[in-house]
Amino acid sequence: MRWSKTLIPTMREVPSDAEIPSHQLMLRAGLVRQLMAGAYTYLPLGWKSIRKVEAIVREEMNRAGAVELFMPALHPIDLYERTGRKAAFGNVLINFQVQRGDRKVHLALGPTHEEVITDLIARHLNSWRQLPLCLYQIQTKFRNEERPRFGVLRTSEFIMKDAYSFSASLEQLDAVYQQMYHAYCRIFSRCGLNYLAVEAESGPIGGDASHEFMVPANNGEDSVVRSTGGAYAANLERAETGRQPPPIQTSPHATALQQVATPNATSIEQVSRLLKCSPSQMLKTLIYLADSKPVAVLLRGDHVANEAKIRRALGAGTVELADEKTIRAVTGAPTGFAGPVGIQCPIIADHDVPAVVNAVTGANAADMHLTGVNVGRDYALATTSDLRMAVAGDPSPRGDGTLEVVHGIEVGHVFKLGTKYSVALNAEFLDEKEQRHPMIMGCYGIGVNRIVASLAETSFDENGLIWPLSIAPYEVVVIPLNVADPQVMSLAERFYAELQQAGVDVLLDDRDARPGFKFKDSDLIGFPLRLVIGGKGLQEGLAEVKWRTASEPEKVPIDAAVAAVLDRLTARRAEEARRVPE
RNA sequence: CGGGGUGUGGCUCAGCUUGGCUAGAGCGCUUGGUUCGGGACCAAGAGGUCGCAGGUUCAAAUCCUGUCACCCCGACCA
Repeated sequence: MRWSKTLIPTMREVPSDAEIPSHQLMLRAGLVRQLMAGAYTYLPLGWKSIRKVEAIVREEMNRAGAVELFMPALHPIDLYERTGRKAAFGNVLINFQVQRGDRKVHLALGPTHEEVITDLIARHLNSWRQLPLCLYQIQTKFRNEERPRFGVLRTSEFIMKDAYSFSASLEQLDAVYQQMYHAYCRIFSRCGLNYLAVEAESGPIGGDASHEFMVPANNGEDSVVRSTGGAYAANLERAETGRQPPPIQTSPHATALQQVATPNATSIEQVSRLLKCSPSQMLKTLIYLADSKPVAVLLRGDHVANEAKIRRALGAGTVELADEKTIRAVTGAPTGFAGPVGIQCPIIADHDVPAVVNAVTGANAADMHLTGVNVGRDYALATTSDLRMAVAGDPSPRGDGTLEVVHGIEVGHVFKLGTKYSVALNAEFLDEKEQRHPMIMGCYGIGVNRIVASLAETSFDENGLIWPLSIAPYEVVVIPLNVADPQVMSLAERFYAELQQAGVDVLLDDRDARPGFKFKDSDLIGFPLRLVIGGKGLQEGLAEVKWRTASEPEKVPIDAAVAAVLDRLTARRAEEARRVPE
């Protein structure tokens, strides 16, 4: 492509609407333009990158045995009513009615395609002999984001690769899941992303049933923990801590139990300020309803409850914070003054609770707290559990060092769905014994444009973007320093043609602009390799080859220039390929 | 949906508090010339109903009311 024949609107100044690096750089480099909040146009350069990512995704999905198809973005609303997801999605589901003759048709723009594909499979597949099957598509999804943000990272319309597997057994599901997991690792590696596969909430099937692929980035919306040894990574909701149950015994330093007045001080923060103690010296007492029965959950004052852990520890189906009435019934006080001493319901406690000596807690009386509260003497615990969100510094559950918390951008998610949709939409098969079963499903998503955005978010320097060869908008830019010089230009044209013939994705900067201007643009966009022709070099019979990240160009003889470029590309491609797991 | 902020040529912004004359600057764009290895210089130009609507006033970018859009923080995110 010739620069003069395409559209690459670069900007020197930073648009005032863009705050995070990927947004600023993608705008400045001419990759995207905003149409409205949450909807972006991919300009020719941005689209080229997207297409390259798509090609990698297709190769790897096909390699893993998935088959591509293409489903509509327009869905009939009743599919979502049948699975209960019209209500579950709520406002996120973009839906509307259109007039067709004398009737109205209620449609939705697909936020994902579980319903559509399950309905399809329900109609066309019914024998165990046809399973397992894994289908995928690359398609635009629509979700009405309450608050679109972070440029192209969180939009109401986005490109997603979504795959769905249908299996006759859990073993079959496990096998497909592993194949997809592995394909994802290859995809993200090939795209040059630094990523983390983290354990995520497992949902209906339980166990090791869900992983998110996260790109660590300061502006990532999700928090994930990872162990310093690298053996453990999980999202924050899921993350276990490697803490051991402490001994439960009254400290020899226990002081007298005292009741103190704390009028209107109901929060940890208010009480700690009033009594001049740190939150970690306090015990937080949360009253939950576990399957409708009240339970007091004790945490150290500075910790945050993890409801999934609480639910699991109690073996409960549902867990929710109790209402005011329940709280009065078990504590005898309004919300904000609950404590373990004398409370009228069962108590469970986090591992860190017994270690708080002379704790400050609610007194189970209005406007009153207790100080000098100690386990064993003032309240009893049989055991402790892991009930809170992990924090930095917790021991790794794998025993390899401690946990750290990092932000991440979710670029992929693999998930064992189970039979939720196959049951709701009658996707059943007949086994060898003529028994009818719902198919066991898995779903596997990749945010295609998030791959490009997270690369931009994490790979740049003060001059602009830095791409891997694999998904750079162009691999090579050829820059003639002076387009008015026939000798320079004819050489540039020759290189351009020869590189194209060699299969290189090359852009010829044929603009009549000053060299510095072209160099700045080239660095901003971040073409991996630059070939410069003209000036003093040309008089000496030399051209210049420079990697985007190199500080100085290499001079090569004119006649060897194309070969030099090809050699470097070959070497770099091999280097990138080496980072991809087999 | 709660809180905060911003809307002035394509981009970045000044002007608004304290109403007043023809609405400015830099960058970009057009034309001509000089230049030509890291976002050149000179000259001449084009381009703005100051987000929109209403109101106050002799007079509104500026004050008031409403409205729309965008950005940020939070809530939400199969």
